[in-house]
Amino acid sequence: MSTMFYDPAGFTSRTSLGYLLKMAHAQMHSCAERIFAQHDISFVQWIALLKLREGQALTASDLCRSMCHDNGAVTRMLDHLEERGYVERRRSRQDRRVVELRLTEAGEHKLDELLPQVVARLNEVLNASGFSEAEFAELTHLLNKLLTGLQAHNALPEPGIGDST
Amino acid sequence: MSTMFYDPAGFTSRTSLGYLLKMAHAQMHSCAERIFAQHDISFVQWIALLKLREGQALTASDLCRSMCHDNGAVTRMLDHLEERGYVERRRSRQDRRVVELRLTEAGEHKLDELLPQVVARLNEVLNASGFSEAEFAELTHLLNKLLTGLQAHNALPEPGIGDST
DNA sequence: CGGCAATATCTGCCTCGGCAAATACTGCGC
DNA sequence: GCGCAGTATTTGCCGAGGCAGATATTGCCG
Repeated sequence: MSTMFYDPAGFTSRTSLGYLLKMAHAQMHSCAERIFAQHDISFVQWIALLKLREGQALTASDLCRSMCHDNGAVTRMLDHLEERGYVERRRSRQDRRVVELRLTEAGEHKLDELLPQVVARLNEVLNASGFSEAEFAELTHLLNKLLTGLQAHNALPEPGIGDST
Repeated sequence: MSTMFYDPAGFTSRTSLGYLLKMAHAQMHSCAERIFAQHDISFVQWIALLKLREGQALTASDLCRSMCHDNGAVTRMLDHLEERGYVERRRSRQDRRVVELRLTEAGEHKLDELLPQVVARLNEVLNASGFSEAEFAELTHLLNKLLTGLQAHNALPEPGIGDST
């Protein structure tokens, strides 16, 4: 039923998914930040703009959820983006608790300005890493699969402790 | 020669490797931290102990490199681990700049105490995500491949800007 | 309407990582 | 030995995220 992917005896850091993800993320992040060093927003903030345009997030909490980001951090990020004039906040009329977010012209522009650079950088890295299209597709697929499983797993209140019912 | 993995036109956050890695890492991290919440060290610190025992890191700079971690952060992490009595620092006699790190008995014990829990949690998540052994092996392989490429890419001084020579 | 749980957002506090400067030491050339 | 470039480590500073509490608002129930 359940597969033993890892065994305590032969467990090494270099083969551990947690470690690999941490490293890959760190390297990818610093790789991406190189592009954004010359701009007034960060990679994460750019992703937020992208999410807004994609319509995946209309409010701050949407952004929190779809980006695995903290509430407070999102508030401050939006402050930043609003100062720069890339997004607008407007209290909803229907529900005055929520703040509707909207990408401004400048935000759209910033997004489009950076899009080709990000894409180029990603392609560059994948080529340099010697990926084939099939491998790339497979990696994307598997990461999505893992992500879905992780999200489900983390949604459980106290996994593997007192849930023997 | 170079493959176009991404195209500016059809680029979405949910298919972007940067985004996927960020999300997967965040979820994996919070998943792992659940185990460590009841202990006096964090997941990252545990990895450091593991690296020490594996012999992959004998000094602080070794740890920095092999964990993609900041110099200062490692110093403070070692302060923490030393306070807890899990590692010992000793100035090298050969080169008095370097600090030799050594896992203490307590450190070994802590490592062994947590190892099965970490392994179990990883297996749990992978099973819940519906991974086959082959898929798991493939994911590990592809992540390693990407990581190697990223490290090489990031080692370059100013990639893709002024290096037309 | 008034109480009350739930939700959205914001704020303050804390920790941690990234960065740069400072310190200590080595090895090399003079 | 002395100066100097290079390396290992430490420290201070800053920005960002996690977490808990505060505030504002809604919807529900009586």
